[in-house]
Amino acid sequence: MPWPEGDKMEYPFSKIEPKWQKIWREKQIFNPGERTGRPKYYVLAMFPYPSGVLHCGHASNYSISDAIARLKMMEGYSVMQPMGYDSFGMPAENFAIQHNSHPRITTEENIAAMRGQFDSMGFGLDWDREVSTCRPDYYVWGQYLFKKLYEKGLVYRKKSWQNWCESCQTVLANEQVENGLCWRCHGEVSQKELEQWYFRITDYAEELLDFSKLTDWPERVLAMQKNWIGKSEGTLIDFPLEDGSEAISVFTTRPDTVYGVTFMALPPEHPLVQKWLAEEPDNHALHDFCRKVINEDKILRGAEDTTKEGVFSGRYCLNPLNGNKVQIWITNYVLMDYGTGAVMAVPAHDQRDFEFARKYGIPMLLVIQNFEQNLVLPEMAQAYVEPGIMVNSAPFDGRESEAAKAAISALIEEKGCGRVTHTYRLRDWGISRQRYWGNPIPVIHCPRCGVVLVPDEDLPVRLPENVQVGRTTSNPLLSVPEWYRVKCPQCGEDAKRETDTMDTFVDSSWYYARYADPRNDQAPFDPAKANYWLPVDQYIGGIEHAVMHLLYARFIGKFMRDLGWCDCDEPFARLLTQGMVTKDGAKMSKSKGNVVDPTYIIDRFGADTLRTFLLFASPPDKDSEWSDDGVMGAFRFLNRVWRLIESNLDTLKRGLQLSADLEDISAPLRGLLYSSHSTVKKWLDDCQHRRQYNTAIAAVMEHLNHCVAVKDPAGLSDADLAVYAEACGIIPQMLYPFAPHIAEELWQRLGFNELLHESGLPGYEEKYLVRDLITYVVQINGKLRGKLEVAPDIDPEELKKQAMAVENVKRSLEGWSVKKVIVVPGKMVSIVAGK
RNA sequence: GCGAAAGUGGCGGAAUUGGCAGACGCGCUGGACUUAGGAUCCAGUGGGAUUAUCUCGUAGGGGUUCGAGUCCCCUCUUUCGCACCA
Repeated sequence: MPWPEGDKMEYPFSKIEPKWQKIWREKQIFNPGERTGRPKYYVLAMFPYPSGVLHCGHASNYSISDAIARLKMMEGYSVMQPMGYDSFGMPAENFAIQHNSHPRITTEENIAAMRGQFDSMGFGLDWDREVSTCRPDYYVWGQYLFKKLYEKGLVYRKKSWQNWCESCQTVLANEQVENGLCWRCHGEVSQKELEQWYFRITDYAEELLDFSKLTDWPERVLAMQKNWIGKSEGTLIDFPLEDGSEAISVFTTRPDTVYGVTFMALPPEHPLVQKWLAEEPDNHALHDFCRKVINEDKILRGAEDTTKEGVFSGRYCLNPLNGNKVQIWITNYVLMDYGTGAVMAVPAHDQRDFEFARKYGIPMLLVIQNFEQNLVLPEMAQAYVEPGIMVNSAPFDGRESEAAKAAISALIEEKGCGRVTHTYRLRDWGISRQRYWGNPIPVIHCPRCGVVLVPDEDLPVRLPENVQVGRTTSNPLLSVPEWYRVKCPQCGEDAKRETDTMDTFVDSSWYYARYADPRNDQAPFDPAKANYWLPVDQYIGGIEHAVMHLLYARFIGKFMRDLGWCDCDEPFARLLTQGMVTKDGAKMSKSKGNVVDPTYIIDRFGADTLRTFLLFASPPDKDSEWSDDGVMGAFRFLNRVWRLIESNLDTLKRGLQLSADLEDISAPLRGLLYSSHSTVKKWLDDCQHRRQYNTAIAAVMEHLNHCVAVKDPAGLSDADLAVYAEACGIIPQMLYPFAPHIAEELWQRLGFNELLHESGLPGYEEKYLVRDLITYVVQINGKLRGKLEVAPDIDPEELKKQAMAVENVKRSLEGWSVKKVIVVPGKMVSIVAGK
């Protein structure tokens, strides 16, 4: 046990923390309505998966959001800070399997346990708005949203190649395949063509690239999203097959190299290749190669060091600009799901094509000569990818390649064999999951009518309860025929329910809006309420969600706007990506055995200590290192605050009734007056503008040190006591966002009747920031040589004179001649001297 | 490989607009009080030296400037993201 048992000298955190949590709850200070006559402020930290245990990451994350929420309350805002649970998903299913229970039961137990832990941290959460994604009153609207997306043409089914684990009978995401084996059962992973449901997020790609309203998002996140969407400008070109039956469409960013195309590269998955395979059952070379490549782990195949391989298809297509015959190769280095899934290969000017052509002896053609005019194909060790002068390109010879791009594209458009376009790296969002613990896709498959949406009056499609999780290797829903056997809502014939459930990212892509109206059973939310609360003014969460969740939520947000459900273009006006809490330099994890249990810290030192430590350890967006000694430091600090006020209560209460004229204040207390006002100024700047709570807390600590330095407060004059009482009184106010319980208790003991969030922000007056004397530093040639104290309004010439007269300066200047003297007002005198 | 961010005492971190580097906290050293310390209080705490002062010092090297942790160039290291994207 790292800490000894309690001590009589400690402040009674275990009494005051529950006391204030109860008072806040009873007074409903965290339950704002929509019409309060005050401006709204919506603070949201990403909702957690309900593991049942609060960990340091949660404690840190929600300490930040609560600090912001309470600050905004002090500022007079009507603040909403809701909480809920991202409770669907595989972890919940696995947790239930481990505990030999049902995910609904374990999830509800975990939620109850976590709620108690959140409350013991003293977070100002509006529990009236609690949502949990696995409850039917929430997921019904996810199904409704699915239907709306479907009706607007933004949902489709597509067959595509997926990582498939035979023994688990499920699709695996790319990151769930390790060295070609299933991460869970270590069985072989093959590629299987499966029908899956997709959301057409790419329809919104262009708008998602518009970051103009995200001015308060970290640059890093915007860069990652931009990178992820990956817009690329280029030209679409059709290469007709030799027999004229159809054409291969390619996307290229280098139309200037089109005369240099010597072969066409297709992946085995390409529809044309699949057609040829069917037509030529005896072409073993082709069949073997395609089977081999398709079954390769996608990640392995995509790795840069994978050798390029291919087979010649025996077929040709024609270059639409010069009619050249172009070999068609089936290769392993072209991606089916980027661009058109086909590449016009220009070996002289693309490194990948270059390597492939050299390996298989495919001809090359130089069409861009460098400006030195010294490129000779047989001598080239790599492709020439830079701009240059066009050659071997009929009408464009002699032109600069960059400039010719547009002209070539225009010619292609004129000939009707292509067009200028763009493509995205972003893929449509595959939302199908073959798992039980997720939101059922509200669809019925009818042999006659095809895909039929479940009618609104039959929503929600409820998850069946009588499912033995973990008993079957495949989707447990497939083992519940009484659930999936249904009549078609259209024709009444026997039909089958969709057994795929939705990706849990669907659930979390709109929850922020549900919080605005969480008990609505007629609609996802009332547009008026959504428009009142949205956008989220401050969103807080981990950087790991930079692309996935934050992109999905932006997409669904825009879709809900287009439906007229709300007016808001961007759901999250301001984003803070908080850092991780590490221990011994690594992320806390059970396997590393470096997990710290926050509930132990709360029991032993109180939530205020934990919160203060977490916020003081580092700026909110940086990782912070856990330190047992650091926790002790925070605890000591709060104890010092407690003692300062508690041991002088009567004196301070008397002092708070007094006021002081400046001229009656003694010199040491004038210093304290300055500390009060300059600290409040810095605290406000750190809290409101810089959002750097570690330095705000440091400023309070520094000010506390000044207060503690005043001995025998009871013996002070009335004027001095007034200053002293003010100096002590602002400490609870400045502590409130970070350590609200102790702040509230001391505030009450000082005789204030209102709660701290009603007290308003502490203020400062500029007139008390004016000092009688200010310190000037004297430098000679950039080196510190002396200091002097002078009146702030000193004449610069007089200042220079006095600076030269400083003993040490005078000595240092002996034998030197002064060349120049620079005065930086309020700061320093810089003397330039030479021999 | 490409892109981004970062590198400051024994440690976490400050230094906001180019102006006293190391605020604040931890740890450590010495002292006071004490039956005791894991409490509290006082003093000290970047390195070096010839210590009332001088000197070196913000990953390393160069530059701009009266003055650089901060701006510019090069190098190294770390972290993160992307990675055959046609």
